[in-house]
Amino acid sequence: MRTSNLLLATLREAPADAEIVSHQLMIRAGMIRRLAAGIYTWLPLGLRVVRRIENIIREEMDRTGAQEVLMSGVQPAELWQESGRWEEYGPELLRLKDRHERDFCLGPTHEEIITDLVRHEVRSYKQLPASFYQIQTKFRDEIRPRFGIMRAREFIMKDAYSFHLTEDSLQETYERMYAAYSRIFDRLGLNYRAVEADTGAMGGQASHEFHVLAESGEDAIAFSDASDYAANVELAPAAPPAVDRPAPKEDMRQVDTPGARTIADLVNDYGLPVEKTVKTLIVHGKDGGLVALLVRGDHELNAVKAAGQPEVATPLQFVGETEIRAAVGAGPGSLGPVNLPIPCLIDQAVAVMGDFGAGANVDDKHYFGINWERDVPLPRVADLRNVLEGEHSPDGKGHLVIRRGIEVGHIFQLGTKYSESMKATCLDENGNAVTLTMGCYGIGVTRIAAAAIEQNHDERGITWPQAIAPFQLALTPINMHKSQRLQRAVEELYEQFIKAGIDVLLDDRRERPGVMFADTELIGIPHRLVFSEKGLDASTLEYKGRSDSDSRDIPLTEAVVFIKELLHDE
RNA sequence: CGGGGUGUAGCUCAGCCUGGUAGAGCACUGCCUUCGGGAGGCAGGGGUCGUAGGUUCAAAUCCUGUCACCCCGACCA
Repeated sequence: MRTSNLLLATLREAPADAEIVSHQLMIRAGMIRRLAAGIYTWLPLGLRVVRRIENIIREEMDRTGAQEVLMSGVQPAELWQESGRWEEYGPELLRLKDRHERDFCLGPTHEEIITDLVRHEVRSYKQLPASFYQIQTKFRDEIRPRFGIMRAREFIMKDAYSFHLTEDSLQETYERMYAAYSRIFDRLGLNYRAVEADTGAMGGQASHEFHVLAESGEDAIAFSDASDYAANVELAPAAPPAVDRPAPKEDMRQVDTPGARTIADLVNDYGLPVEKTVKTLIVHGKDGGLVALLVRGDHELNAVKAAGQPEVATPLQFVGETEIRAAVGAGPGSLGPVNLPIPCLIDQAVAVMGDFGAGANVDDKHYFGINWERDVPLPRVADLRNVLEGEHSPDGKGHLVIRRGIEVGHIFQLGTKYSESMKATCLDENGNAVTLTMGCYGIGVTRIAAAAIEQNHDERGITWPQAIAPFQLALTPINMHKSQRLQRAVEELYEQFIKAGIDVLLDDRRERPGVMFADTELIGIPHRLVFSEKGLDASTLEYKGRSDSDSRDIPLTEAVVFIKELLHDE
């Protein structure tokens, strides 16, 4: 490819609305342009990266024995009504009508469609197990699209589905997919972790997420420093407290705390140690009433764990101030377990607290020196909080480390959630109809491009891993328009690289060297060769890797072999 | 959806408070010079100031509505 024939839409400045580095660099490098909120056009350079990612995924999926299909982005409502998700899925499902007023949706995922296909086409246990995958555009009407392509409304996903007669068979395929995912992310050159995950709205039993580690990640993941335990913080159980509840030392007393509305106020203005404070959060209950959830002042409520409690409505919904006042008689800054007129659940760590402070359920008043049982009956105890760095790992081995991650893959053992509602059965060896067991396996293709940049960039731009760079090699001739000798040498070598199967970008613009260097570095081409008159005199080229600090001269005649070896090593 | 903010040239922004001929840098076009790290000069093209209404002799500027976008919270690849 020549730059004269490439829409090289690089920008010196990033648009003001691009918040994270991958979004800024994808815009600046001319990979994507925004069309509407969460909807993007892929320019030639960006699409090259997407295609490389897709090809690696395709190769590894094919190796698992999965068969590639292509399902429609537009899906009929009937199938979603059959699975029950037409009602369940909520506003994230973009619904539309055709000219006959028939209901359709833009597919956010394809369980219904693949299950419909399999129930019609797969009749015998002899055809099982079977896996199908596609690489295709999904649409999810996200409440808040964010970070460019990272959380877009329309995005490219690889989704795979497996069908089985038995749990054992599902388990086997699940493990094969797990291994394939690991190979994919290895080949992509990403620093990632597989973690145990919440099954969320998908339903089903086991589930793992694959996270690219990056500070900008929207998820927190916890892993042990001494074992292979790793889980999304949403899921990681907090180890039960190692200590028993201490005997009361203080009397309970009511204290005037005008203006104290936060834990920080109590600590700063009233000298209470933060681990002797309690946060009281009010959420909607399953029975339509309200429920109070108590966690220690320095702890954070875990929404997934909270929503998993039998008393609590799913999804977790916080209650507004007016409703709290109506039920409790005090505002959110003055709530606590003493004289609380609504049901209450407390975290394990709160259950072992003594002489603690909490709101008095009267505005601007708190109780200090509260002790369970003596002053308030002990409510039901549950694990309600997020684990913290340095705590004991739930598997008892080592301590937890917490990192941020970008979720790029998620695999589920679905079980019979869809096959049952959609009556996907198949005859076993004895001629009995058996409901199929399913697994599903997703990878966010376009999100990987953004995640890779989060992990691979410097002050000059993107530093792509070799496997997904839009080009492998940049040829940068200096003042080519001035020298026919230089032109001939450049053209000759360009042809040789193409013959050698190397993906090369020749910068044939009549630009100054600084401009060409800046562009090839911004778009992140891993290797660069500079041609100059001076070099030709010495029969050398100047080589520099994208992350090298210095360049070095290599003999002109060995250039192709030199680059081939470099690419081979990686 | 709730809370906060912003809409002026392709991009980054100034001008708005205190109403009076729409600006800068980058990008783009032409010519000249320059030519190993985002060059310089000259000349140019490009904006119904998001949009609708109101106040006023006069509105980018003040007022009201509306739309879009961004940021913070509950979801997900």
